[in-house]
Amino acid sequence: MTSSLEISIQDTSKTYRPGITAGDILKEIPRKNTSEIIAAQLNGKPIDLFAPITESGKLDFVSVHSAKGLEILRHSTSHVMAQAVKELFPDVKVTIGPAIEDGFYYDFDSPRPFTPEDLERIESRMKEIIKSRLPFRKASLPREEAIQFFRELGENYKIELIDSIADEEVSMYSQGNFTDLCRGPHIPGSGTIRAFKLTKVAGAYWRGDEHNRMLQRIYGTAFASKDELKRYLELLEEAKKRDHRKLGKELDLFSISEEAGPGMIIWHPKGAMLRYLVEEFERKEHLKRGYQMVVGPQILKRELWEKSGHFDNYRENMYFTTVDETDYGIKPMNCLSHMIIYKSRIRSYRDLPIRYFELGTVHRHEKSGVLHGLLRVRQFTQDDAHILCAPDQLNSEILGIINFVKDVMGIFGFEYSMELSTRPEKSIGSDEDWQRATTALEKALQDLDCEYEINEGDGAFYGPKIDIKLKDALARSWQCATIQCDFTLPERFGLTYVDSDGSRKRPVMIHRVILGAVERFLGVLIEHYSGAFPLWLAPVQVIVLTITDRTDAYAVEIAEKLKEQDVRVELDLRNEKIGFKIREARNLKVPYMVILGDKELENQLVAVRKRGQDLTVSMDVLQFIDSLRHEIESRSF
RNA sequence: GCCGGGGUAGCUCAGUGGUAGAGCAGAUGAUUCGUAAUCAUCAGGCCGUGGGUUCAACUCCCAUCCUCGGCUCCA
Repeated sequence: MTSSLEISIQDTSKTYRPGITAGDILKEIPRKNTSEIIAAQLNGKPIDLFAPITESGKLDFVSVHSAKGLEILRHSTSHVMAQAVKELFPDVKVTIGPAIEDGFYYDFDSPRPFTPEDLERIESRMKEIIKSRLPFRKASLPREEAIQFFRELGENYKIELIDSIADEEVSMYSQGNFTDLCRGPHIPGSGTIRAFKLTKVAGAYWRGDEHNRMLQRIYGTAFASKDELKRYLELLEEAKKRDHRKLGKELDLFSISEEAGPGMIIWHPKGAMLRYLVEEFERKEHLKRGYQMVVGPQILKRELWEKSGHFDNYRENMYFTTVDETDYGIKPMNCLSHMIIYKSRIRSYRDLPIRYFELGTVHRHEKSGVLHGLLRVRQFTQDDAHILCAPDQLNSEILGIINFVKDVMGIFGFEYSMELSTRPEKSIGSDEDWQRATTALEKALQDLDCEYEINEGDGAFYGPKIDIKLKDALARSWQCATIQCDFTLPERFGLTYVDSDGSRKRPVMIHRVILGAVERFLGVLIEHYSGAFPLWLAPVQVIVLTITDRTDAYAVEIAEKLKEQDVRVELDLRNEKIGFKIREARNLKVPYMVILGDKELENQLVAVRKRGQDLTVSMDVLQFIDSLRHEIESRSF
């Protein structure tokens, strides 16, 4: 160790004796809000306030209000939770407990599952630990000693974790009588935790592998202040009101019937209209971009699925049936008939690229525990296309698709994230082809300056893919668009084209969807708009409300005029007060109300009330129709 | 599929080993009313399904289906 340390804070540099801690240095500095400082960073590396500094460098302090600070606070709260659990349930074994987005969790191997009542007990115990202001302490141990330590405690998961760490020394953190293997850093003491809450219990496999033992995971969250925690919990409540399953019922869009079967969506008139509108939009956008519409059968012979590789690689997700002693597979993907269309005649290089588009309905046997409203179903319709092109067209085709995705997401106002998924273990095709395809996808992402993450081993069995993910109301992300390269299917199906020199060449295939599954997309869309759809997508665009039955005839006349102009209009002639009708129309989130009373009848006008505004504007019906048309065309929200 | 919660009227939810409740929605009648709920009356339930325990089960036990939150998997 050096005899002195050179530490710079902001622009000033100072010499310290070794063994000094960031906490000691903090005390010397006159500054406000030192109580907000919960950790530090030395040369950008997070460190504890209480652990001795071992090297010279640039020191920054981490506030609990920063993202990094919050992460440390949450991680430390998970340790306090583990301590509480160990105290209450001594036979529980601890595993891991990281901070995650919006909170933390800790996984325990418990002889019996935790109940919601246990959660309350754990919370109370945590509060006591926080009140007793236990300091966090750090120690570095040679790995053998650490293993010995955990062996004596019977904490075999910790031993397994140490085994996977290469370092000669491992760090341990303690507060009170609880010691955990941990990289740190941590808050100075349990007293620093001001606001936390345990939110849910769930099963989780050890190391995320379903072949391993199922552990008990407790989720929680912590914030710098009680107010922030309260605000977060309120936000969660608000988000739950946007849940598409709740809105689907309230707005009468769709249902899922136990009688009909799980994971099967039944679209009611308003939901079916919404769906129709999105599909019509899709068809037009595809035709604009040089796609051709095709339609294939719902079931295809089993031999064809064997040929494509689906039978070997995707069988567990497929449904099968037998017709006249011949086995058929219900399609889980749309590619096969598209291949057959391509093969139906000889193709020239002049024909390429060929882009087949199908709103294809597929069935997949999804495990029962994963079904989730519209977002995870067993029957769904993809806005699917297969592009067959020459190898040198691959890049421009991928660029075209990414731009297509960008355009469409822009129209709906979605923010999205992109991922590049590489070769999984269970897959077909040569390494060279996988490499070529992965490179092509990555190059396109880079050409368009897209931000993306790499998802190692998460590709389809036939090729790598770019996935575009959208978030639901509760910030869970769902894969929607995907772009997948495939060299295998053209090979398996013997697809060729005649090149300019007269030789037969193998085309490359791209599988791609823009919305993904229409069901899933609509689920996310409902949450995105909280059910208040922009005019062009609203199943009911205008509702005509009468004040007394003296205006019934006039209301019918106005509704007819709107209908003639393709406005989706409903009429409310019920014998109810206008306040009641307005309340109901509001709750149904209809974009426009037209309110008709004696005044409107007399002046031959309509009183228009726009969603979200509490005032009505009187105008001529033609003027109203004109403004509607304008808003629909602009697809504005 | 796995772990844990939950299934009571169309919806949202109370309830209890001893004849099943509310609000909203629905039907009927009254009210003709100007921007977020008019009043009254009526009707509505195999308490998810199948077994078991009990004199008696919506309630306790077992199984099963569906659903919710996670995990794994996925568009």
